[in-house]
Amino acid sequence: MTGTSGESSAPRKRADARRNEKTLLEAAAAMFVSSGVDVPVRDIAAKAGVGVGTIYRHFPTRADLIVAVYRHQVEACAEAGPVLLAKSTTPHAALASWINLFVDFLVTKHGLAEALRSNDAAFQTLHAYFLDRLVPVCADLLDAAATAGEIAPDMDALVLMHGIGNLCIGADNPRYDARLMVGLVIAGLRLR
Amino acid sequence: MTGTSGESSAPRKRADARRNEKTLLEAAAAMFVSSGVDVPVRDIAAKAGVGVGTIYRHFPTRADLIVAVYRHQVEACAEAGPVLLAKSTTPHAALASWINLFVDFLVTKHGLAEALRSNDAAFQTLHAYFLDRLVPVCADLLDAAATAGEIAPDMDALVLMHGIGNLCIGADNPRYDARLMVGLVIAGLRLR
DNA sequence: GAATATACGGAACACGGTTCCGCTTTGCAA
DNA sequence: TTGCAAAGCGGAACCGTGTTCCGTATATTC
Repeated sequence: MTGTSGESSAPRKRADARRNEKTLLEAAAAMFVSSGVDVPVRDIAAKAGVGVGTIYRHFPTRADLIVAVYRHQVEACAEAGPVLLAKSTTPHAALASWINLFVDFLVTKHGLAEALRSNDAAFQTLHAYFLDRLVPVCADLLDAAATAGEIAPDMDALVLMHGIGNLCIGADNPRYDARLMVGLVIAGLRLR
Repeated sequence: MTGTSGESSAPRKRADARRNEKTLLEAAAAMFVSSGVDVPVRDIAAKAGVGVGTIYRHFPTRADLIVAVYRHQVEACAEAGPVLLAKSTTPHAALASWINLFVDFLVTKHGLAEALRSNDAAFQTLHAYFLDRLVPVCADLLDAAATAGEIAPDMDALVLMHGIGNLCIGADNPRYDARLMVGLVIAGLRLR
């Protein structure tokens, strides 16, 4: 979308720039795991051995960096939608599996769900990317389940994804259980 | 709990201090409505016509101020639990009504749900107060519904409240619908 | 009316994101 | 190979926010 790592028509970046971008992605990924996605930018820069300015040149906002780090996993999740639909016994089962896939992804990334929800302008990109990529997939699953008469026909995919994301906030608190709550939502979706 | 406005055994504060506390609460309430609970402390101080130091003397953390402003409404919500249980046709209906009461409270306070969820140490007080006051009420409602065989007997009130709170985050986004999601949870709770 | 405890105001500090600009490195061309 | 413009880099500086601190002002007491 933003073409941060575009290799099609861009005038090709300088070698050191490409090297830095890679180093930065690796450092960010490592820091996200060890300290959550809200780790200070300065720390990522230090870990990568570059100045903060370099981060901002490659990734105009913190959200762009997060998107770049998790792009592969989001893609994988999006692509799993149709596959699950084909393989599952019922559309509702496929929907449930897919949502669980998404939840698994979210809860293992400390702070990602929070960041996703932040109304901070800087996270707009993050929000938009997740929604653009995943809402259509979810909508297809919902459609299939509705057509099969398993759920009500008027559930909005955006609302559902938004809510699921919300439920994953604070998932690292041992007294909370995001998966249980998501399970209730999935159950609540089903017509009785 | 903290006794911010305790009038029992404290040596009685100076008149100007009492006046300022009141002014501050009014200013904060007004600012929370117009700009959300995350309005800058300086703005509240300006609105009240006092220095920021004065805020911090009366309310050691931002969370204490929020608690003080909303204490009445939280109390009312807590007290509504037993009443609803007595008046409703079934415990599950009472639970549903009570949860909706809580959701109504939350979604009309811009940013309160977010603040509630912040893992920021300063909001610990806020989190603790809401949980201490409301989780027991919720637990009683869950118990009653479980006893009546309407829901599974192992639902944890803390998890449920936490999840409901999460679902209310971002409720002012017109494309989202917190009440709908909460409705799914309530439906999912019910045994079929 | 003076003494003293209490409270006040707001400058100063901590911290995190973001911007800016002088300096360095790269890549191309002569 | 060397020169030089463009691309990229580092990190100091800036901004907005929460929070602390302390010299000054005010209430209360005697």
